[in-house]
Amino acid sequence: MLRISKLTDYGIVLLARFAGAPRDAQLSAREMAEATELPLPVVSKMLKELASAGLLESLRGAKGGYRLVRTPDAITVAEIVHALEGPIALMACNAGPGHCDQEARCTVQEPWHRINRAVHDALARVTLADLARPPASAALLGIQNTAARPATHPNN
Amino acid sequence: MLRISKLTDYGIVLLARFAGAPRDAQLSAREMAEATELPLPVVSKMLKELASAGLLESLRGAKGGYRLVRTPDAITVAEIVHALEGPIALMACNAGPGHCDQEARCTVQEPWHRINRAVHDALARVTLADLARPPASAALLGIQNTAARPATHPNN
DNA sequence: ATTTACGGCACTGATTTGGTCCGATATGGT
DNA sequence: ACCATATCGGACCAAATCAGTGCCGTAAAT
Repeated sequence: MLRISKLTDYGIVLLARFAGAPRDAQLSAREMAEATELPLPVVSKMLKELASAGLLESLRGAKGGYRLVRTPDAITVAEIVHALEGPIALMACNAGPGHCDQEARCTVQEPWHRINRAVHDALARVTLADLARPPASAALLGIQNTAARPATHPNN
Repeated sequence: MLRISKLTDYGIVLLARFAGAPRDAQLSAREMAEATELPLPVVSKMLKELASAGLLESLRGAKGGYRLVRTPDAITVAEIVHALEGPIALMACNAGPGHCDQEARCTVQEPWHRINRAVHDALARVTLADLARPPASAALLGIQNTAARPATHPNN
C-alpha cells in the first residue's frame, strides 16, 4: 500500500497544529491529545520523537510543553518523514549501498533512483505552513493542479 | 522508511526482465528464478500474482511459462505497484473516505491529496521499458545477459 | 502415462506497527 | 521544602503485516 505509518501521520498532524497556533506557541502533550482526540500516550510518544529529531523544542517541568524550533515554512514534509521514518527510500538500494543483495545483477537501479528522487521532491515541496493553511487558500500554493480536478481520485 | 515491499520489488525486477527479453518472450518461473538467483517459490508466487493482476499472461502445461500481456512501454510503475500493493495511498485518507477516523477534524487532508498525487505521477511517468533499458546500449542484445553480465554498475 | 509447469491456498516464522506504562528528572507554585 | 505538573527515556506487549515455503490440483506437451 506504499504508505506512511500511522504514527508518522499523527506526528504530522501534531506538527500542523503547532504550525496553525500563534507563533512560538507552547503546547503540552495533554493539550494536544485533547485537541486531536488521540490517546495521550501516543501523542506523548510522538512529541518526544519529534523533539529528539530536532523539530520541536521541549520545555520540562510544570507549565512545560513543546514548541516549534523553526518557522512552519522552513519545515518540509520530506524532513518530517525523514525524521520519523528514516531516509525516504522506496527500495532498499535507495537507502544506500549494501542494503540490497541484488545490487550486482540488478538492472533497474538507476531509474529507480530517479523515481525515488521525484517522490522525495514531491514531499519536499510542501511545507508545514502549507499544511496549516486552511483548505480555501490552498490554491495559492505553488502546485498548480488544485483547481482543475477536485472530483476524481488519483487512485488506480 | 516509506518503502515498497521486498516482494513488490521482486515483482518489478521480474517484469523488467520480461521487458528486456525479446518481444513476446515466454519465460518459466524456473528460468526466472535462475536468472535472478531468487528462490523459486518466491518467483513463482510473484509471477502468479502478476498474472492474476493481468500484467502477465500464463501458459500452462509443459513448456509453459509467462509472458507480458502489453508492451513494456505501456506499463507504468504506478500500475505495477497498484497491482501488487493496492492503491497508492500515502495516508489512509488517500485510499478513499472512511479509512481515517480523523476525517472530521483533520486539517491536512487537502494538501496531502496533492502530495499523494505527485507521488503517483512520479511512479506513472516511468514505464517498464524505462526499467528494462540498462545504463547504456546493451539492451539491444536481448536476454543473454545472464552470461554477459556487465562488470560494473553505477552506484548512487 | 509421464513430465513439466501454472493455480490456488494455507501455513509458518520473523519483523514491524501501534500503543501502553513506568520510574527518573526538571520546573513552577505554595 | 514540598508537591503538582511535565517531559525523558526506556521497556514492554499484542496485533498486524511481511517474507517465504509447501502442497495438491489441473492443464498441456511428448
